[in-house]
Amino acid sequence: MPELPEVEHIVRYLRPRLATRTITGAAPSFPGLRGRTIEAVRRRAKLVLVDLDDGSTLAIHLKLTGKLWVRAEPGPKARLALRLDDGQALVLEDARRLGWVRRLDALGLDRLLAPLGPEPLEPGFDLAALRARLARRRGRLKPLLLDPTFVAGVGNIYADEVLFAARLHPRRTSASLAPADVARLHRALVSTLRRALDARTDEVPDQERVGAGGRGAAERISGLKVFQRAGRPCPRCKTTITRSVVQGRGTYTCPACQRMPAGA
DNA sequence: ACATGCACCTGGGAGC
DNA sequence: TGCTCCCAGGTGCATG
Repeated sequence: MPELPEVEHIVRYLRPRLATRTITGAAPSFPGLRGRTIEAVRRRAKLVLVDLDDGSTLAIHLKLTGKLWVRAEPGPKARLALRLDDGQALVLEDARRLGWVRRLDALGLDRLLAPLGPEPLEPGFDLAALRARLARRRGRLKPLLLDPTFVAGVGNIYADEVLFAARLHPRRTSASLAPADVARLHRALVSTLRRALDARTDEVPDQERVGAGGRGAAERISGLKVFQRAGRPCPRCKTTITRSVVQGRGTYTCPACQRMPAGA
């Protein structure tokens, strides 16, 4: 479960279930955790950060298919289970096994987080901040949005949704943007992620709604306008949404709303 | 500096 | 049913 809104939602689900709990064991064994008390659960970019009472932090990256649960029984798919003092367990499942968990001291955590770009939903990420970052980079918009050092938390789904909301073609370059384009991009980034996060108000994270069928993300995340909707009408103008490949990633656009200006 | 392609892994769906 | 192929929400690195 990966992008900013989903990871944030998982963190909100975990926080009351993990805070003040003491870890009583780990399977498979994980050095140094027994007896540690969990002080805080937070998010940076797509990382879940679990702060422990000795100043160390468990950093968890779910990558493409990682899921985190708190429940009584780890179950057969568990990659890692941390036993808690209330009888529950923090369980990591990860079908593709690309995710990871690291225990880091303060310095190691700093080194992990230092390269990351700004949090798009934090107040500091205003129009001027985006303008300044765009001015320092060349490149096409979609790869920029997907670059965790450019902006934190945006992945393949929301990159496409943001660019659609901003009416910008994913291959537009940063240098080709007029001030009004940058303003629309900023508004789209904030509002798209905000709305996605606010839509997740139910107690149960998306990851629990399995069995929805269909292809991955699009079926489980409601409100998507273009992502994985090739062949269907644009919700704005009814033109057929198309799929292309940008940077090796499936990319969905409305060819009418997101035109490539001549010379861009 | 940027684009491209590949690496890490596995599973599910579509089509034959 | 059982193939085979394509696709998948992320990053990091190596190469042009």
